[in-house]
Amino acid sequence: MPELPEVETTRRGIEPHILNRRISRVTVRDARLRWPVPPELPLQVQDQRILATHRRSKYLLIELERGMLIVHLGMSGSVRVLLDDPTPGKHDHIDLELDNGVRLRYNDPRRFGAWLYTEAPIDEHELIAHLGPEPLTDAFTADYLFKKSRKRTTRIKTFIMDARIVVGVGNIYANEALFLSGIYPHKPTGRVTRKECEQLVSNIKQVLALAISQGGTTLRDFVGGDGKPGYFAQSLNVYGRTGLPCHRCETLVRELRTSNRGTFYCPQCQTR
DNA sequence: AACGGCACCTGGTCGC
DNA sequence: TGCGACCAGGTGCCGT
Repeated sequence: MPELPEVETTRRGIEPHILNRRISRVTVRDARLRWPVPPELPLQVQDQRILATHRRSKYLLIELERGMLIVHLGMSGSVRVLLDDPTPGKHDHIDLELDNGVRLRYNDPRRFGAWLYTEAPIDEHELIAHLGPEPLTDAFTADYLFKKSRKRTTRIKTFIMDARIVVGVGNIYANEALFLSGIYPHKPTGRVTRKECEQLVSNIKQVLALAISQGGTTLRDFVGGDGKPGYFAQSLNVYGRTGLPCHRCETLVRELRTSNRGTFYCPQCQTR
């Protein structure tokens, strides 16, 4: 569910409720996430004040006085702000209780997410250190993408979803950015022109920014920190629209497989 | 090194 | 209604 816009939506949703609060207790009901939640994590973060929230790639970072909580939502995770304490559901694996009575509740049916804590500089953390630039910053330019793409043979869709190249472009937004750019998703990366890189970079930025402004994409069950769904789904041009008419030319949207993931494109609009 | 494919896990949907 | 097959927003790791 969560790509960059969904993580950013979550961060913005929870921040006002948790900033400058002290963590009074952490409850881990099920530690079996992608990596086991470290058994020492609850006591390490307990009594620490929350100084800020950040997002790097699809990681939600909660800055504490002495270290950083690293939260990843995986494919099916969500974090919600609760003002009371309803009975935890089946997949409510972690609660962060704050000194103002607010509670952050982490739900993740598939358990592909992660909760980790580090006191080392965050940029040196193994999960963060090798990441490419943020797509919404000036570090991500057409020039950068063009240079990186030379002599690469992989498909362009795979390339822009590679977090070492640029972070935060997941399956939905990769499909959408390629549509907007008129590029065939299986085009070999090395044959993408400079002009096409300009289009691609511009459209990746646009589609992510628009999705953030709409509160992310809710396909099944995504909700932001405030429990509200995202509205970007209605802006989707190709993702999940196999057999439906292209919004631009009416040609029926087709589906490919790209290493076992759905790839959606318009055969008329994406011929480059 | 770069590439493609698979696995991790649960739940929803679809066809029979 | 029940059952099995298949699919899903991410990403680390494996073999080639």
